[in-house]
Amino acid sequence: MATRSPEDIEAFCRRAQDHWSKDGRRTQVRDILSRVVAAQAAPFSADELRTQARRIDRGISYASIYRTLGSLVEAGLLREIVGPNDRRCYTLIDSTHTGVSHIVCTDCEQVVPMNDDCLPLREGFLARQLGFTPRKMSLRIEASCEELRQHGACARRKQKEP
Amino acid sequence: MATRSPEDIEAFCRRAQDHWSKDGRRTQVRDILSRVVAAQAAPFSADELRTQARRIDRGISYASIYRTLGSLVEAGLLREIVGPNDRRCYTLIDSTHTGVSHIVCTDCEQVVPMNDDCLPLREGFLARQLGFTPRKMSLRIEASCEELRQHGACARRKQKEP
DNA sequence: CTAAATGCAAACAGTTTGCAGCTGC
DNA sequence: GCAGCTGCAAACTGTTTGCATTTAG
Repeated sequence: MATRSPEDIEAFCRRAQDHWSKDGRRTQVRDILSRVVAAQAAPFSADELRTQARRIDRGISYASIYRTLGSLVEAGLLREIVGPNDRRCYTLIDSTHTGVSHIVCTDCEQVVPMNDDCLPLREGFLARQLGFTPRKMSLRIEASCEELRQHGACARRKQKEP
Repeated sequence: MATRSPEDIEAFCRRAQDHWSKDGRRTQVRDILSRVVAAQAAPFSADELRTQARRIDRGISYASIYRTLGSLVEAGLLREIVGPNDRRCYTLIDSTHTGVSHIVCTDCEQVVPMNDDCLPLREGFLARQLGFTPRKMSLRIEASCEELRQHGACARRKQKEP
């Protein structure tokens, strides 16, 4: 699985910490969550974040997970999307990924972000013509895996963490 | 509020009944639900459907609502979308409306379908390039209402049913 | 010192399900 | 008659909340 570069992780972490320094407080829990979130190479669920964060601090609760995720979404650092089985997932909003589109594979339960920079422009324009000011945008493509269909297996299938 | 033409309602009803004649059974409950669904001028929630259906038959249950909605979605007669406050809504798939995009207004809690026929083509093509076969597609634009901002009121605000 | 953040457990909302009885064919 | 549908109530899942306690600044 692809990993994020140390620089990207570092940069994202700092953005999150900045956000909290301004708007609230920098705490241990938030620092841990920043680090874990910043390192995610793929879209992740609240549950996955909790599991990974608990490897660092066993006591981190769902309450903090959800409150933190909400805060990062509001701050524009994360995008909330609808993943496999209609479960919520989160993707980083980053220099390396700004797209609003993603593919949800029903075969391998994987979420694959897409880049399509002109989509928001085009659709945003249409929305404005209808008298709206667009705030968030998200294109979800539910799809099946061609690789799986042809070869009976798919390299993208997400592994369960040990 | 706009209403659907009797012909459109009739046509949609028949499609639903056809579906059930082939794949299952035509029942009283399903006929009522077909009629109510077919008449919806705007995207609707499971709850709204239930309320309206209960005006015809007081006994209709959530179980039937959800099972019926699921069946209609699977049959390609309805599209499931994420509406205001992340609640699920349903829109008809019809000769009068085939688009995959919709605006969710955070001010008036209204869902406005958009037509953008080339979006599925364009994005479907991109998805295929990545090795996926697209099955469903849905663009959600969360937006605020310009009319409300400027005039302090919005004609689109959904009225509570009596 | 004080306001903000946390963990816990309980509450919550929307949806799904198991089962006994009813209904269409 | 019998498979398939229905309503009911209970179960379920992911998320939110109230509150007593801890912690950052």
